[in-house]
Amino acid sequence: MTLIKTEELTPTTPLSAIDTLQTYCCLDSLVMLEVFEEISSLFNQPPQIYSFERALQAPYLEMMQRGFLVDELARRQAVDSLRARELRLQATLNEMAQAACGHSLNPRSPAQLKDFFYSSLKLPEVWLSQKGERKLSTNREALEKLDSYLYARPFVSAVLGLRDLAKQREVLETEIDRDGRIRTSYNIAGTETGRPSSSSNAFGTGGNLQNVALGLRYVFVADPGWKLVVIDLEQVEARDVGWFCGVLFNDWSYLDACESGDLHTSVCKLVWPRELKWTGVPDRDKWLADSSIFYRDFSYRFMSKRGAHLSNYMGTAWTAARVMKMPIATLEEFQARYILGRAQFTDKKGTFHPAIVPAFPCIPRWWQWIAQQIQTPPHSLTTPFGRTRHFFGRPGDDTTLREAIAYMPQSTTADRMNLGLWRIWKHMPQVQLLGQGYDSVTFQVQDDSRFDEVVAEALELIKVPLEHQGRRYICPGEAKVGWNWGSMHDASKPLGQGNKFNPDGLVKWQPGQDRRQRQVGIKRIMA
DNA sequence: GACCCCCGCCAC
DNA sequence: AAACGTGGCGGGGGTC
Repeated sequence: MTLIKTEELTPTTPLSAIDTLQTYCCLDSLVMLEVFEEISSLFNQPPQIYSFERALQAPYLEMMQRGFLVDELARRQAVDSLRARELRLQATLNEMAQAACGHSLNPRSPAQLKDFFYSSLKLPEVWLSQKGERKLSTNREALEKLDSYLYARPFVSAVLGLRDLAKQREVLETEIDRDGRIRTSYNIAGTETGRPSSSSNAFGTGGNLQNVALGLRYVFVADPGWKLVVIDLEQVEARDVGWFCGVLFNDWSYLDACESGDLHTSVCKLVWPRELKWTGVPDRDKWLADSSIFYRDFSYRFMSKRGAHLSNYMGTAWTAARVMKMPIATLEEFQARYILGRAQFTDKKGTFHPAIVPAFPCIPRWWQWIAQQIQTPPHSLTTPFGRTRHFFGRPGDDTTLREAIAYMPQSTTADRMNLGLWRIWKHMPQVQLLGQGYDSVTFQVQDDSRFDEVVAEALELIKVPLEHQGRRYICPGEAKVGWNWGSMHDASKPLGQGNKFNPDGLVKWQPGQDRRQRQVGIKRIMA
């Protein structure tokens, strides 16, 4: 963002490369200084949120410098296995494609795929609307539609499989530094909401550590003598929505539901008070919600979990139905019971449908409040942490409203987690921070007799109490511990054989309960 | 060959 | 009519 071009300043002799870079650096810095001084003059002191972001530079720089140790052998084995599977599957696909259209097929080229499926195989085109535009697509959703044509099925399955394998391999092939550590670059002030973002670093190594697939995380490990801790905030965005409804309308029903044991079971009870035989025994009711079928093989609890999240953010029944692969009518029924309600009516067949009273009408009411905020000056929202965002989109547009609705809980979560992260950095020098995952933080602690004590202290530090008219709200954290970053039990997509169980992986922390020893020798990791 | 956009896909 | 938000990355395929 230089206002003056270097050429204009160039003296009679041209600048050397390094001088050019330094000149650019100076100019850019000075422009920023000018902007800073201008903005500073508007305030007596900088907004608190600005000072907070500056304070975050220390812990984030520390994480960026430290890096996260990678189990090089595990990584290479996974890459080799993936590559071998890719080669075999690609050979099969090529053979089939040769027979069908006379040439091989690149599963990562949408152009080739369109030509293949819609011209060579002459299948009906699948148009999907994405971001307001209808597009001829070859993404997973489109290919799954083509899967109903028998002769397309082997191609669909090979293409999806190859894309999946390639994606996993790419992540594992991300360049790490010579000391065997991956260093991501965090951008503290890079997003609209206050979330940090992560990307490859200034030296071109590392990558986004915040979107590593769960099944690949086991390659990231604790240093020798250390053990990993991941603390995440339990259902934080749902709780925040409940908090907003309480503060704005004195309606605490949703926060109460979040705080009364298992959120999704509580929601089930309120949405279907009579349909299931509730016992009042928490474990029994959770089991009931989980094992009773609402639609096909989807339980009532699953509906509460997936459907509720989408619905909270003003997702339509249409979208929820598409994502969850269910009929629209099923989601309409859910949303009516959950938040929207419905007047009585008689359908075409003459069947009478009684009125539905929604369980949480405060949520659409909260949307209304948001709409009003962004439609009237100053067209902004401010979170409980004092982060203000102006909405420059057309105030009446649904997209603007949806951004605004998502902003409140997302931003609140970001600041809550960052405050916890900062406190851990400030007050616990015995902790080494390794990563931030929006609603979670990962760090390592010496693997000795004081381990549990340290975890307990960190769990306390991430608690940020909010208060309103006598109501106190804290989002609790949950800790998982282990020596590698994968999950111990659910390694989900196992990479070939031998990875179905991950003994060094993360398990729920219970003080004094984890009697495991580290299985993978650290010599192997460092080799 | 550098650059850019599109596409598909991973996370929360 | 359009249809939940916030991000980053790599490959394909085009342009300059």
